[in-house]
Amino acid sequence: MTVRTRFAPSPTGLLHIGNARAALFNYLYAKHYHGEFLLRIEDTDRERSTQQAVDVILDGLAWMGLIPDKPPVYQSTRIKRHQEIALHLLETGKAYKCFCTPEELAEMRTKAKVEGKPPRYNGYWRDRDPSEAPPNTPYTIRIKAPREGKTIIHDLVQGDVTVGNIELDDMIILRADSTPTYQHAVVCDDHDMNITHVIRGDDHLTNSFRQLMIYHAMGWEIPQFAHLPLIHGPDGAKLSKRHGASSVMEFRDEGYLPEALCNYLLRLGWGHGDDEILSREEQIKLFDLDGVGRSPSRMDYTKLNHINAYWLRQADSKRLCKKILSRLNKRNNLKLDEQNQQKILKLMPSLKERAKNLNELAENAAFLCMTIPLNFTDKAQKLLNDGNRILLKKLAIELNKLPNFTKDSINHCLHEFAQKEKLKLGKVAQPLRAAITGNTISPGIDDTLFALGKNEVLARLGAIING
RNA sequence: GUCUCGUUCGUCUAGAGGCCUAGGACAUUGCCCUCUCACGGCAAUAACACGGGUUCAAAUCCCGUACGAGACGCCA
Repeated sequence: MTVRTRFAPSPTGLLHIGNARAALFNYLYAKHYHGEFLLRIEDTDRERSTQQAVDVILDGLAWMGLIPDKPPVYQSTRIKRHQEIALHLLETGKAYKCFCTPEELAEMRTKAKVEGKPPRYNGYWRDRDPSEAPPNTPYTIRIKAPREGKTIIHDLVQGDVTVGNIELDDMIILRADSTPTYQHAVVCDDHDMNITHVIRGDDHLTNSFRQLMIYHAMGWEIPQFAHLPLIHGPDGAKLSKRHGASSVMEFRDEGYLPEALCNYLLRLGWGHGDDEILSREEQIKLFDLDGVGRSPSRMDYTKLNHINAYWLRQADSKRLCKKILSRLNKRNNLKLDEQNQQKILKLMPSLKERAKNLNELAENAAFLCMTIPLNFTDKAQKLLNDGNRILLKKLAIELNKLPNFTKDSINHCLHEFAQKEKLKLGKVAQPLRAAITGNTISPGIDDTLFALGKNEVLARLGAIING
């Protein structure tokens, strides 16, 4: 049997991090078993479901590298099928018409709550003849829930979960306007799509018991369920805006790499021995549901940063240059011509060792593209005192003499100069760094000089010496 | 309120009755490396929620308690 999983988000205009993780787990599980990963857009709420909102999901999944194996199924296109099944259930006596008004139902719930009972539908129309209803009264179709016994779900993550059938009520499968409810549509679609494993958030666990009623009524084969624990904010409360980024696009904009986000999300709530850093190939090879924990986990932005920094170091330099260019473009007073882009590429191996995200990377690379006069940080300004300016003037002469402006020759020159001046290298390197980067922090001084190039270094020094 | 689930360092986790003096990672602190900042290396701090059982032996099995979470819509 081919394993077939699905990710079934509703297009709300946002791809939440919890949903993204569900998508990841579905994808990895399918790939691990050489199965198929499918996408279904649950767009039955036509008002919220704009193409724009759908694109957010599609773009987000593509960014994370979670490409479905088939074109997405749009739930809204399947309403006729949902209705057909609901009607079939009605005809076979597994469902019935309910003429209660929303007001009556609300009253029913409040009453039950006051009595300390679970707020449920009391089955008023279950055994009543529809002729008892006033003519032309709108009605919903409800499925007949079992009234005795219990239902067990063998959840691949949560284990066996048992609920007494008395807890279930006759839920609505077709609304008064004859559109299907979520519970109904999900079951029909999962069945028709031949889904073998339903992997989703733990918030759906109790839904599963209700959905099971439809499977039973239709005599359909029941898929395997796996309910993933939820992601909370760092304080243990539900993850929200106040905690920081919570949607995939936000993480992208804040400069996280997709492989880092995926790596982090995978390790959040899943473990395989002491493994921490995993490539997509390793993830597919190692992932299985028995490694998923049962308790909710907290979002740890610091650890995400660490993992992002790791993948940044591993990333291809050209790719990173491309990614920071758009960020650099948003800044003023930068010259981003071909020549300066080459400088960034030259320094990228050192640059990427020092950044936690793409925004920092762009920030750290910016000095390469600045025009004279540079902007100086306070600390840099302090270093450029009169004494150091004289020192730099002497150093400029030495640097100018270098026939080949290579990393080695620069390094050699600086050491020699420091020795001659009876100074530690740091006493030379720091003022130099300040003069040519405007900052006290940068990659190694030899790398930095080499990337900037002889002409630019001397020009920047000149501006200091004569300024 | 009712039902369901969960609880190992601050956080993510390893742990399937003796390998546990509870391991790893992030964070924190110290040291080393060093031209700055990082990276890297070494070290330190730090946890089995609580109470009862079962057993020669419990983080691991059972039962309670506490705390936390989720679900209870003609939303998805």
